Amino acid sequence: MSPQKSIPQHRRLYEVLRKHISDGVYKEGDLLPSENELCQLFGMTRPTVRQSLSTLANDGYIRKHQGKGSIVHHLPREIGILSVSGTTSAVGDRNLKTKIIVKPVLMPWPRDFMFQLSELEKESGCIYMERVRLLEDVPIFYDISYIANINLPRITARQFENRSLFRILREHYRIEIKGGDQRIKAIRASTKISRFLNLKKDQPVLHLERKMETNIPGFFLYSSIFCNTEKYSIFGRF
Amino acid sequence: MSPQKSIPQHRRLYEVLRKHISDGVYKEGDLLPSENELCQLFGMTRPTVRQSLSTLANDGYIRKHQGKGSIVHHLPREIGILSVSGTTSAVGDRNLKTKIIVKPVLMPWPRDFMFQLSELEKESGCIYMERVRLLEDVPIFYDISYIANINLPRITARQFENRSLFRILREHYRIEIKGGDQRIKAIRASTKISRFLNLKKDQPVLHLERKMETNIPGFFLYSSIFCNTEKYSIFGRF
DNA sequence: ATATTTTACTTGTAAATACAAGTTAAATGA
DNA sequence: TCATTTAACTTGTATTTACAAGTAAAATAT
Repeated sequence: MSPQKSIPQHRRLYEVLRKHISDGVYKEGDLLPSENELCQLFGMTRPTVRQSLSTLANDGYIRKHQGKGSIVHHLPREIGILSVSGTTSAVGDRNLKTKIIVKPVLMPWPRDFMFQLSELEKESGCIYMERVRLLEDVPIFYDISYIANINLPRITARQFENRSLFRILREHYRIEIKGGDQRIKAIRASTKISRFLNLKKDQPVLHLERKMETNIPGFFLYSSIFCNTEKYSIFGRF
Repeated sequence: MSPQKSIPQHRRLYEVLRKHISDGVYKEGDLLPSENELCQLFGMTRPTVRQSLSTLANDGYIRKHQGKGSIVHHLPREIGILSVSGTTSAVGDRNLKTKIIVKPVLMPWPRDFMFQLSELEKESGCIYMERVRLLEDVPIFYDISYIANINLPRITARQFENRSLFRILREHYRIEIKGGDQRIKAIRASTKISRFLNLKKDQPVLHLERKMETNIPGFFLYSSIFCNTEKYSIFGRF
């Protein structure tokens, strides 16, 4: 078995263009090279190039216009797999910190869990952790994660301080997030939540419940996220 | 010019499958016919069929699995272009009502509008309307819409009571929503909002600010939506 | 009986080709 | 000069062909 799975061509081009947009090589409003130009530049055929562009359009990086070309769309800043938009324009990566509240521990699932669990998940128990994410030293997210304890040796021992949970899962376990469902509510901050998010009690807080699907069938990630949306909003595309 | 624009084949198949899933012909967890079977059934080639399935997967109706097939994903109920999930399973279309608070009127844009406007939009003014949407006679959404007044003759005179705003735009003006951006916040209900949503003042309310893109370049729809998420959640896919 | 291999499916990737339809700017006409 | 037409782009749709890779069940060997 090859150590590095071969990457499809359309994926390769996707990553290149994605990076160029992120890095500002192509700025908002810019026209990307035409499909035929990309074919020449990268030695691919048009269907392959079109697949890359289609994925980019889907992910919101570009908008395609028949007869015109592919135009770079504005790019939101992302925290984890959430995007935020705030009043201050400088939401750079530098200003983002993660604080571990509860280190990953193995425990049984909570009774009345927010999503329905399979029998296999129930039996296995879950890895539980709590984190707070700060933007410019202001706590924005209080994130409670639940991961089914299926084939994840030594995960509780790993360091989560500076790495993204998803990067660890990808790099060490080859687990990729493919999509998911979420429920969004506005609630009052409980005493616990208000403490972590540095808010007064009963202030309105955004509550997200997420079930994330992975490339492994039957293996899901769950999180319950509380957001302080006083200064920043959750940003999304549809 | 033809009165009915010709519909691409991949779109036709998309609509058929989408309807079958919505109608329960294919239920959650079911395997869709294989790509080759669909080719035969609908007289298309595989790339065409694949484009339909790809769009369905993107919209969250199915999940594709290499070697297995396309599996029907569970389907949230939709209100307008938002999805809700509640404690009661029966969120049928019958239980959904729309109440007009302010009939469409032409007026200038509010100062400090939530999104940045182009010069053309500013000059044209906007069509303003307010609606409340009720689910099982409980007010769930208080929706304030802004539409740039560009080439929309007689729109203020039309009936919005029982029709979707988007259906009117599609059928009478050939305007389709292609996507958009949104910001989500949790706020306290103001007096006005609490009245329309039948809540106590200062209760937490979900606030969505949306900018919707259409098939017409430079023409956007805006809405500011306040949601009572006590009983129902906003449901989304990513 | 059990474990392994094979086989027949499924979707994924990729090429080469053709024409349709929308956009823009240059060429042409009055 | 100005309006119109044309031409040269762009992306959209669709066919055909070929093989790779993942899945599951049937066939085979132990």
